[in-house]
Amino acid sequence: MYLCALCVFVVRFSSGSPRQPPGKASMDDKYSPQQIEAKWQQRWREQRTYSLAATAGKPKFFLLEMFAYPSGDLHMGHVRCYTVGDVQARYRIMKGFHVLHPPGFDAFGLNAENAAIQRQIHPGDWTESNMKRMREQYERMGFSYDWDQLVVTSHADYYRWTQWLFLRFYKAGLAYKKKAPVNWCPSCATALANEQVKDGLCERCDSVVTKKLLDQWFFKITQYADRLLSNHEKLEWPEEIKTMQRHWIGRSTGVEVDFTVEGTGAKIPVFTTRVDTLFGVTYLVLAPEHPLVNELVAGTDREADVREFQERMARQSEIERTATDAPKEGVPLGVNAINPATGEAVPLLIANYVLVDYGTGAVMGVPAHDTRDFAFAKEKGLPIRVVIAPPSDPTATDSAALQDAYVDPGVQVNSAQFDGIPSTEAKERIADWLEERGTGRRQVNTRLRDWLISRQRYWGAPIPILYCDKCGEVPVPEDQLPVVLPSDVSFTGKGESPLAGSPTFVNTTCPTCGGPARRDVDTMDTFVDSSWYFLRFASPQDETQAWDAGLVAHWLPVDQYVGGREHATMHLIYARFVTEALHDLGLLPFDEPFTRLFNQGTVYLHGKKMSKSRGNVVPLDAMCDQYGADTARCFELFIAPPDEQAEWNEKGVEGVWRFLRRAYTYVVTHRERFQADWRSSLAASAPTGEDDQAVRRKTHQTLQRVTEDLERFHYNTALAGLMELVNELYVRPGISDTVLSEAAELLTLMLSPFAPHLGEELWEGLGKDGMAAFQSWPEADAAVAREDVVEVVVQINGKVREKLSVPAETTKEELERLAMASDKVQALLEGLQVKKIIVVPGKLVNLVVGK
RNA sequence: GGGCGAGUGGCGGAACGGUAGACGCAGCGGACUUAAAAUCCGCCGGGGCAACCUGUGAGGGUUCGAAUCCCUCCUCGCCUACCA
Repeated sequence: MYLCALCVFVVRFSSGSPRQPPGKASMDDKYSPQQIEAKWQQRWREQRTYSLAATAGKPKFFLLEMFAYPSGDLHMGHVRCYTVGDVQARYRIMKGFHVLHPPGFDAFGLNAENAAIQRQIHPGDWTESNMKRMREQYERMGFSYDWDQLVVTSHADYYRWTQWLFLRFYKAGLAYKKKAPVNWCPSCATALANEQVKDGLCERCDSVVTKKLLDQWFFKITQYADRLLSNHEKLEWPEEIKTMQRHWIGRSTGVEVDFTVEGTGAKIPVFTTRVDTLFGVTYLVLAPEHPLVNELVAGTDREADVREFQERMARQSEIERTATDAPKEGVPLGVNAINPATGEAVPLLIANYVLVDYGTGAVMGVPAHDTRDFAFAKEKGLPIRVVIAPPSDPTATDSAALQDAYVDPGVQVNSAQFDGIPSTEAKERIADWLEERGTGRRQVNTRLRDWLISRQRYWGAPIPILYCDKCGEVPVPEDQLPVVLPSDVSFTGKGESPLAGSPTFVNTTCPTCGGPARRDVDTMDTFVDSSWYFLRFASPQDETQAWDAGLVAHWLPVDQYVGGREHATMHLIYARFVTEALHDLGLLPFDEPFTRLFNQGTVYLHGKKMSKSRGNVVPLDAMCDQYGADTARCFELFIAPPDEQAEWNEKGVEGVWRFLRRAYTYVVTHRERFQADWRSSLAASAPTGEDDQAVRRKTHQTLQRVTEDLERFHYNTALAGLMELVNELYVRPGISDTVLSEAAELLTLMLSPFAPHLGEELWEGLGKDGMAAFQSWPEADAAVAREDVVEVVVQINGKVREKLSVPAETTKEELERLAMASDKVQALLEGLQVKKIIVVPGKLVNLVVGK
């Protein structure tokens, strides 16, 4: 399908006879983007046009797009983010800012390692060649990057500072180690990332993936939960993203209640947000991995059953076990727990639905007032006790009558001294009572867990920790960084962490005692690399420090960040946490990295997300070959608002292509009429001809509209406006040279951020000096843009019945008079009474009528 | 199961509570051409000869006025997974 369009176009393109107008060898009347774009790209490269220094001496503007994973060949779905960002960067330059718009690569990660395993090449080589390829493609698209500002996370001069950051967190107590389960493929004998587990099976060998407990490093992000929430206030971000983060952090307030084990008196703290239901607890459930479980069943006749259940759970993947539709399973421990409120003994069980790492890993079972507990109790034949009656029947206590759990607020029943109290109030009273007696305390819990950063992989930043028999866990001294990735590693996809197979890496000396030591063989999650890369752009080549404090203070925070919504709860939370923590460590003067955020939408083709693995892509090179980068850029921006998903329709490309060609042809064929001094001519005498006035009005209206649209990222309507202006120029052949000159110059400047090659070509064609890209963004003349005659509609009860053509400044009173004076209106009002008249000057008159 | 978005002509979309369908694609008509392509100009939601009627996923509501705001439901997309 796509290839057909290609063939048609190639045929069409080559069939035209290339003609050169005599004496004008520098500029062809025929729009040939390939030629124009190659010319300007070469010039930009040679002259280092977009170097950071080019706009120095002006107020700063840091525009950053979420950096790319170096996957190789790009398609149009990849570059939407960069196109959106580039237009904004170019607009900001023209608005008079010193713009930092740097390229970067998030170059560590699993794909490189997989490629290494499949093709037996080094992940670094694979990554480097992809980055080279992508740089060529970014240049082909005409992106205004300063490549001297490039940051690559896999280079030792970058990851050295990732390791430094780890050490700072370690020393501050923000990095700690504990045992945690990883996905483990017993056949490959390797740890797997969640995305390598498909339906509970290893994606490579289809073995059943199990859990294995390993020593892992964590960052204490939970310590920043409240800050992550409260700082939202100062971020100019889409509310949608803030909301998603709020839910992800999942702050909930409740009470931790101390249950005890019958007989031994051992404490089992239980977190609940519904302490008002405490009197209705009929059983208690622990996570299968709860530390108390083994102890409780050791030597009892329940031990075998419980062990069997635990092992079965361990074999299940997290997805499987926590799928909502998975059957609720559980086994009794044969031990009771004492409810501190009632003194009553209730059975203890373990069940699949209780998570060891949320709350306390123990949940009280209140079947009468929790849907999930209700289902579980029915299934297991556990008792149900009503403790909250609906307000409509405040003494109802019959549990047999319950069809389902009653989860709404109501009135306490069966709750001793709290009977008769509204449940919302009882929540507080019971919490107070527990706190007084020392058997419970108010508590805040978050859904957010600490960030597990250890990865059992090769292609990442090694964790700068070593283990000495004498000194134990020792951080690598900062002056010994980087801990460099070894090259003597084979990529088999089997065995523990790949680094463990490199003796030269593993074996080292302890910096404290000089004795033998072993390095940590894990690398850091790539999200650590991307949680501080924006800071590196302030001083990307600094070899002495992670960043230059003065330059970071100057450039950051990022003024405008551009990227996809899919990062709402991962990257955008991690980067905020790291920035907040660095601020608290005294290393940054600000505590939020991204002041403004814009989320571009995903590109779809044939109803599916454009992606290489699905095979539905429009390759960037093919687009540039056929239509040129300017058409590719403009079409990508024209098909939909940039923040919404966009369906790529190959036919529509033609329309954008025609528009750019019409703009080119118009300016080029009229360039002899161009007057460089049109401004003074206009100042001397304002044109009076109808075409002149119409074109001037349209030009300034377009400028107003395009400016506004650029400010709010409405690029699709900005381009529609430019199309209208070009259309207007074609149907107004009678304009004067002065008006034509103004229109041609302003059109060229307005086109420039969207179609930068065309912009420069026309700018040069008009005989102007310098680059279009560095001209000041023009100011619209509101007086010229104003319409002097407007159409005002007359509505009767909201229905349009008449249209009036009136001067724009016509007053309310006059509009009302004109509306009533219309014969048509009068006829329609026959026998009716006007009860109310609403007048919106310049827009409408609405007559509210009745009998 | 939860969260976040989105539903407008044949299609992509436009419309910061005020003439629904800008702009573009496709389609139709015309000019140019021996002819076709390209180009340029015009028409283009549905019904009706017309006046007019009707129309923004469905149903209610608020308002002088709703695609837009509120409630209920349906469909699709993305993110997430039993959070006590």
